[in-house]
Amino acid sequence: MDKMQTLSKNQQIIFDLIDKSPEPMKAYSILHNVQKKGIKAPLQVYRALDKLVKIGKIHKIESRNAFIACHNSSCQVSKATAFSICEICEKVTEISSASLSKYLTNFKDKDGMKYSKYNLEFFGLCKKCR
Amino acid sequence: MDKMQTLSKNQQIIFDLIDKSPEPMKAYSILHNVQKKGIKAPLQVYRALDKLVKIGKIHKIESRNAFIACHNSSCQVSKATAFSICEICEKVTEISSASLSKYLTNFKDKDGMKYSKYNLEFFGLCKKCR
DNA sequence: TACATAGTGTTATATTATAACAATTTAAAT
DNA sequence: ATTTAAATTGTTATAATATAACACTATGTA
Repeated sequence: MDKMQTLSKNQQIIFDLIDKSPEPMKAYSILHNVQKKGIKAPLQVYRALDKLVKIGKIHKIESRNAFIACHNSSCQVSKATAFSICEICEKVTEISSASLSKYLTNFKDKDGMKYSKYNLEFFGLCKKCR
Repeated sequence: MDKMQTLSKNQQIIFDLIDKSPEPMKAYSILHNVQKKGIKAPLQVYRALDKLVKIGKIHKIESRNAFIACHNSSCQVSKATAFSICEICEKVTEISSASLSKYLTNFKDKDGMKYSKYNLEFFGLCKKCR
């Protein structure tokens, strides 16, 4: 069930970069960092990002247009994500709370609509910035 | 406490447009629609949008780069927002669930961090599209 | 009145993201 | 092994989203 996904060359280069980064990376910053490895065009970056997001290896922080590696072994696929974002230093942390994900996965709105995916972004001040 | 905010001319024009729209509006679509009213430049739109978001009259749907009017009388300020988004027709609805907002407002992560704001986007299929 | 704050108008530019096309690689199925 | 489909790549051009910088005007309030 833990179907290991083999990454293509560009995907691997870009994943490695994001994975090593202590903070979310933006697409054009990624581009600058991989130009020495032969990835020259924005589209090459965006295509790899799309795929990596699709298979859950990275997540997009929508409010920041930036990408971080998934460190939550339980999300093979990126369908239930939660992050905390510090409004001063911009540090982003993926939240893995079983109770939170359970609550949101089971959430039904008043029409009884259930959702297949969600993305939650919390904002506040991190320990260091408080 | 319900301090009525007076909108400036541009803010009012742009709010009225978004408020009448049945769907979230994008910045440049707003721009096209208000050019006849004398708003000619993107920056004029973005400045009004920023302010309207800040005072909670509209919300930004981050995953769509689009804006909708707030129809939730309890959010004077845009600090706790939740939306459902149909992945087919792109219909967006603001969720106002007391239990959801209570749960999220009180949520503490494992470091005990509390958050001052959050934004939640649910994805799925709406009634019509199912 | 004077002062600070918020808003406006404008030009230019930065940032983020996709379209369209041709070629190549990979995986799988015969 | 050969064919075929799907995924990936490389490339140029361009679309879509958003902000910087500057000068000026309106508004609220002390």
